[in-house]
Amino acid sequence: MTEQQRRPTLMDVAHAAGVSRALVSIVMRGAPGAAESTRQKVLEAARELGYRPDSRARLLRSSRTRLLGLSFFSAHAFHAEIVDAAYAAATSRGYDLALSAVASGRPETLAVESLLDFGSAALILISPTLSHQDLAAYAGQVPVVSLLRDDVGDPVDSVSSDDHAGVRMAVDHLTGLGHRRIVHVDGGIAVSAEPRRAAFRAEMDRHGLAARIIPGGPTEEDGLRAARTLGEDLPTAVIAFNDRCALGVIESLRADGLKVPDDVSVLGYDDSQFARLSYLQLSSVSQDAPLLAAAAVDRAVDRIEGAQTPAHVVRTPHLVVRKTTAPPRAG
Amino acid sequence: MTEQQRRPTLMDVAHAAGVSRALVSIVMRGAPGAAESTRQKVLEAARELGYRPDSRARLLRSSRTRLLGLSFFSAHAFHAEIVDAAYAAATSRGYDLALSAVASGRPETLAVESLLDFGSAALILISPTLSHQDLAAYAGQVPVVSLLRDDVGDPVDSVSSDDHAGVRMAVDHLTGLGHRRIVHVDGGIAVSAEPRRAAFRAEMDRHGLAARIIPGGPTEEDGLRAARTLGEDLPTAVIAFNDRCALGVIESLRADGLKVPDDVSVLGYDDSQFARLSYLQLSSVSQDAPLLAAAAVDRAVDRIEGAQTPAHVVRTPHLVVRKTTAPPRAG
DNA sequence: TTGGGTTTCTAGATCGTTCTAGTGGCACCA
DNA sequence: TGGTGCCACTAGAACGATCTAGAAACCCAA
Repeated sequence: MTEQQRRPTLMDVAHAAGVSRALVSIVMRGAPGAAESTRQKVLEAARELGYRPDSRARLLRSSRTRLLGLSFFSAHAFHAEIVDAAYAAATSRGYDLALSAVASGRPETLAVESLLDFGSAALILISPTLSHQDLAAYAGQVPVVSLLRDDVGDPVDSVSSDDHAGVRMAVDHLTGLGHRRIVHVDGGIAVSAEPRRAAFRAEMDRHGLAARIIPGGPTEEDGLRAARTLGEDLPTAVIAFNDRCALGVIESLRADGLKVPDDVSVLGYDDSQFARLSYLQLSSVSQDAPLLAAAAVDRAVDRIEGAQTPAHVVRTPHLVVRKTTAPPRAG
Repeated sequence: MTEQQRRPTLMDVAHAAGVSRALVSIVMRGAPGAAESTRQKVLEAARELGYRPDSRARLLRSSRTRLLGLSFFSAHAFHAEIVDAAYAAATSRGYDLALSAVASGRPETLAVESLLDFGSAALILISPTLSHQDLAAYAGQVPVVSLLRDDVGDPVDSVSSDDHAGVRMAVDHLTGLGHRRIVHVDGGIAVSAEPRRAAFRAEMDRHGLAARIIPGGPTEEDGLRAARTLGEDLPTAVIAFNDRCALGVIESLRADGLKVPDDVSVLGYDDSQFARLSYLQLSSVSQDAPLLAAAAVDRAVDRIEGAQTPAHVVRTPHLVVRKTTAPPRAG
């Protein structure tokens, strides 16, 4: 089969229905100005021919594109959850989503350029690693919304979660349970690792406790490696940079014959899908990624549709206590 | 800031460089037919104005789009690895990639339509769940390549892995170690669950062993639930539908105080990123997803550039033995 | 019947490119 | 001198839609 037939155009539909191109255009985009009877006739003809409007031509003419560009990291499973939520939010506001992944041989600039090439009316970047300068340059062309990173300079919007509040909740939760020797396995150079590190220091200080921080990273291996360096001086609780890192920590402890949470409590960050897995039941700070995604989409659409000044939305995270945190072993 | 300045066009560059639009076009796409001196002059002017070709207009005019549409499941972490590889393959053949995810409220048809709207010259669908009829309909419009599913009807290409061979390797590996009581936790209604189930039955038969199959699924929870039903009659080895399912099985066994691989060997499928995690070290059947992705891209490009008849590429998987399979406990 | 208002429909310009069919200039050679 | 071929360049028509301005059809009151 596979007849490489030329795909039908407005012209063809118009001809088949015996009306002008303009009228078909009116009908196809549901604009007012067509009699109900002809509207039906046109739709019928379109369906018959298998007509599908050419979005390139459509976009070219009417520069309002109703298209949001979203960049994400293919290696970051957590980002997939956000993509999911963003789709829902975008369609509910009548926009389509163009996706572009930051992958191994594909730097973020390339991903963003590609989104621009598709004619995105605005960009939503998840945890962007770009410089303020780069971000500003893009913001000069279209509205840019940074998701999960707030340190992005003036001209770009941001929708993020209050890292300090999140870490405070984590520390309060653990100290509330009676922990005093708490370690933070940090995120290394990952986005938002620095604010969480600082918040941990401040919060431990506030409680009059020593803030011990171990270099980590965003992956299981990072958590694993970090936990191995704990050595003799075992804490009673660990706050990991994120859930994957927490999992690495847990596995390392397990390998040493330690029980979580009996011997050591472990707290994650992100409340990602797998934190909820029944065998893990990881306590975690939830940033409510789906809500953040929706907020980012809203912000982007608002900017497209007129809002002038960039805004910086910060949401307060909340704690989800599951089975990996408990009071420290008595004694 | 955010000056919503009109973005410069060919016209502007032409005017600035004192040449015609057509010549600028020639220079911008690196076509022959421009003197080196003017070429430099034009490039200079373009750079100065911050000119960026409008891909919509460009695509509209030259219907060769150099764009591949790729659909994937946002919930399937494994698909992200394929996306990654597909990017590399696509760029190496000079094509760009349009991504579209199948997400919670977003059925596969919607994802595919959206790719078509972007003007994809061909579609690559990862583990498509569409009917033969739907697939054929799309294949009538553009070349369609199914990745990781081969039962897709005549008019669409497929690039997949030989499931029977994979399962044979798995069974041979385990029987070779001395296992005789082997269970398959299947994939339920997931794509390619059926062929693997059938292959397991056939291969166990060939070895003169009883093929015990337990209903499972593609997620950790499925594996967990399935493993719980093993009850008293414990096998010495389990072949899981995929790696995530295998992880669920392992965790369930662990929870019962059993050791992997000492008490029970567990084999995964996919050799996904996390199978390689140092604390897991999951033995797994590798489909070489990156290679498959590259093959799919190649196939799609070949079809776009002239190949007429659809092909069905089948690659042979290979076994990656790590630490979750071992000889059965003596006795 | 006329006239004004509304609704329905159409012709033609337009978006920013690429492509086709030239034009003009220069060098070479008979 | 003039023909031929080549190179650099250009004018203008596409591509397939939307948009603007205005024509045609219709309705109803005067």
